[in-house]
Amino acid sequence: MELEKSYDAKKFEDDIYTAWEASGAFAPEGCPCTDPDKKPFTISMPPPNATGQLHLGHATMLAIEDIMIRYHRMQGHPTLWLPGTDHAAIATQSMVERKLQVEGIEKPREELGREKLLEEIQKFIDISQNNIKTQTRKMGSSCDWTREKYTMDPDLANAVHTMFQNMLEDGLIYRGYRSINWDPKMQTTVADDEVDHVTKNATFYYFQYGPFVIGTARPETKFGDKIVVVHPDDERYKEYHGKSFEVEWINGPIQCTVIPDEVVDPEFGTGVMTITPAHSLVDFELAQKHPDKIEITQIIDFEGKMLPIAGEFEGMDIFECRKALVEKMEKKGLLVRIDKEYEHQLAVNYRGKGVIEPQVMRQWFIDVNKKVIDWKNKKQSIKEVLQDVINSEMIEIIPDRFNKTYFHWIDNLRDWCISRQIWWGHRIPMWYKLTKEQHDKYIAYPNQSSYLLDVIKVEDPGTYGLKPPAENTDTEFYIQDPDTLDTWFSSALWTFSTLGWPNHTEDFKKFHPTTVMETGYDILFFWIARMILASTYALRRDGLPEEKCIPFEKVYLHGMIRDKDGKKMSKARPETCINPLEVIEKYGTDAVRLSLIIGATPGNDMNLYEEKIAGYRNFVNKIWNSARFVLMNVENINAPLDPSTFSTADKWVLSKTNEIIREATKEIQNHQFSPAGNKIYEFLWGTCCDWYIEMSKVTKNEAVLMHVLKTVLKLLHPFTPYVTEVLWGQLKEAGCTEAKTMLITTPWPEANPEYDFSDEQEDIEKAIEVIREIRHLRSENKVDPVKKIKAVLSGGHLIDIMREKEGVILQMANLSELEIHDEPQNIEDAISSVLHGTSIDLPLADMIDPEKELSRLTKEKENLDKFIQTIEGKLSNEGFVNGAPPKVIQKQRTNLEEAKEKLQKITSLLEKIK
RNA sequence: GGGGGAUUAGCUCAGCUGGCUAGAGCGCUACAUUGACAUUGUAGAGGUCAGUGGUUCAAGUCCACUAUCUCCCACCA
Repeated sequence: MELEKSYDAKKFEDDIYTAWEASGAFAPEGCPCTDPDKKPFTISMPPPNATGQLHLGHATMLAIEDIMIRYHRMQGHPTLWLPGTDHAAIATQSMVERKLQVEGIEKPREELGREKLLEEIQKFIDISQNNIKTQTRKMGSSCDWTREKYTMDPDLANAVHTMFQNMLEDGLIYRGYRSINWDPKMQTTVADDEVDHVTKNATFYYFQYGPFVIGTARPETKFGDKIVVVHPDDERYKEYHGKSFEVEWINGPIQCTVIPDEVVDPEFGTGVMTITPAHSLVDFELAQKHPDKIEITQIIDFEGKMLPIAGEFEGMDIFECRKALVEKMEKKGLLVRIDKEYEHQLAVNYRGKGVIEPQVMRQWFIDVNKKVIDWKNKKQSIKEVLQDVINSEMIEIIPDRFNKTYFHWIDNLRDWCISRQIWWGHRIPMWYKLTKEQHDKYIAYPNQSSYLLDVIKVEDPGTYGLKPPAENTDTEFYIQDPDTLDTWFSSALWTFSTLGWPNHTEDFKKFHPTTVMETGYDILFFWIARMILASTYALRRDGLPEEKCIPFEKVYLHGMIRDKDGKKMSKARPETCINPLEVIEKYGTDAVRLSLIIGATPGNDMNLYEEKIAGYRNFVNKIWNSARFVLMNVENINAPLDPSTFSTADKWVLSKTNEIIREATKEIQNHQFSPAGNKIYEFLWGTCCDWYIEMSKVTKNEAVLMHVLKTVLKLLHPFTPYVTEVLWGQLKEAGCTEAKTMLITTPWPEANPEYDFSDEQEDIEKAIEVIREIRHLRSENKVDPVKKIKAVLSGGHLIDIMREKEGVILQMANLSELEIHDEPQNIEDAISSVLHGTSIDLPLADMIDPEKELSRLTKEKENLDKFIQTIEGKLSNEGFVNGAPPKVIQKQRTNLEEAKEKLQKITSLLEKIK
């Protein structure tokens, strides 16, 4: 039975995946090599968007997590990797709205209404959700699909409602005001990260305001400005602090008050500002700081029109109003000057480019400062608990520099606004009582959003419930809050809601806290911190001990994948954009996985380009062919390892195999996947293929070949699951008893100390150097590579091993004859070199170019002289001899000895030539 | 403005807690070809480890400053 000459990934991958899944190996209870007494290893898969396309970020996440999962599964831990998808509220709704717009429905919300739009979204999700799941499988992800979850599943919705109710009862959730980004054009709120800042030239106006001159780019918001703010240390205005007096303003005199605050930059403009908290985030925050002094008055309505406070300007849009107002101020003599060269950042909605009008609206919040969590014997706030879990090392972040970022974020953490003015998502389970009049007005608006509650002046604080608290009557109507919860609210519960919470199910008890949370560093704040928040609060409330309340023990953050030039891959430049599915098709999943793992450092970005993937495809093929060689050359596939048959080379490779098992295990354990992969790569390609297999062509030990092959397949399996599983199947077909069970559930290899042969290891390594040196001398002297020549080795302690490996040396250095002498020989007309005390002479009388030999040897002598000088310098340095560890000193001594010996021989060679 | 990260061979990057005549892959040069593999093999060229100073017996590795490039957060009435 013979394998194809090269590995064709496409032929095998889908079948292998199906076989894995069907075998039940993905589930913790379905894996035969599991040891139930070992600590479970759990990863909650960060749920991709249900409407998403697999991109390189997902691919990286899946590759890293699958390595950890497969490794621990093979280690015998009960292993659970729980997959799922996220409803991604804003992204999904806007995606569907855009799609509908393309289909001719210009204002989907207004034209379709809530119910119909949600239906459309659901239809879309139904079709697209399978997409991402199929693609996740393509990456070879060994996750437990029987436990798959979706953030909109009924049981997860139940978790969301339970959480909301608990927090409401504990007074953590409250309804309050907040300055949000409002797009009057699209009638929607815009999240901070969906706001684009466009640099624009604007006109900057200076007005006389009592004794001050104030500057503004937005005069139309200034009608209600009664508060003047100056910097507390600004000498120019110190006399006015706290004063209140009347000034002439746009529509007549108003009463103004001066308050000092550090937010004012004395260098900017005139160092004086008046504030408009209703239409500026900064001003709003200032108002929050001085709630007794500053009132919030809306000037512009939700459609961008002036409200009655503007007097004669009422009903104008902002640009009309600005023009008219400036004219009026000029007439009144209050316009001081105009600066047309003012450059500022204009906030626009990145969808639709509508200019953002900050508005103050009622929203639902989570209080992060209220001390309600019973944590480590005292009541602590969310903020304090978030700090404690990292400070007390209950959760470890890898790499740890992100601790700093995390703390910085918490220090500036404000109450979390959890309501969103969109329809797709978990609807806020609060009900308000409306009068008939209010209700009539409310239902007249097609685009239902919470701002309407303010428009129709609903004062009812709302009551919690999944159903209306009472039946509607002729005069009383109940409506549910039209908004939905922030997607991160449900995602925050992901690690425990997917395990059955609020019920403490068997799975929950067994697999929570999860072991590792692996994700990109870009969502550290959005998600990681919020999971910690939700988990610690909810589970502590359930009465679990603190250490059981964290969502995960470790956070592993990977970097972003960038293109060859280190730029973000963007759809704008498709040539740099790598679609994981396309490259999987082209190079195979294993190659793609390796290219995402090797060369990546935790938390650091990595550049990816197709040549790199092609390189790993070559490696995968090398794996294939090394196995092919073994299968073609082994007759008794189950031959047991028999120490009495071990040659020095066998001992060397067994020793090296132990070494790679130890190193790979250590690196994976330390989450160093790149070095782990690299070392196995080097072991397979270098040690196994370049040397041991080559040596096996002279004399072979079948049992050792099989041992090495099986071990390396196991070590590679977490990295390249497909090709290794295919080959394992070939071993099985060839009758290998160990390969009876699939590789995915085969125990991880362990180093066997009986096969540690450090002396032999060193000997063979030196023999390798000798072969290299002969090859080097040949090629330096332009000896025809095909020509077999004679070599003489003499002197030194390597002689015995040389004799043993004579056949190998003859073959690998392409020699016709090898003479080996215990004592140094005097060979005339030869190209010569010295290695570890052994002289290497190639008698090539007719081919020698004495001048070239001379310059080569002279150069080598110079190098040696310099080297010896450095070491002698070190060794004669008292500080070094006293301070350095003995091992280091010993190494220098040996180096010196060898170098001196070599120098001596080279010198005599040189003299001979002269 | 605040905080990260990066700066090592032509390119992409390793080099963990200081002990290195500084490594890998790709690319380049020369050579080899039906025997596991051209998705290959062999040999080679190529680096004052961004700069300056400091700590140390010893610095690519630690510290300080400088320069350039990047990312995140906060953004100015």
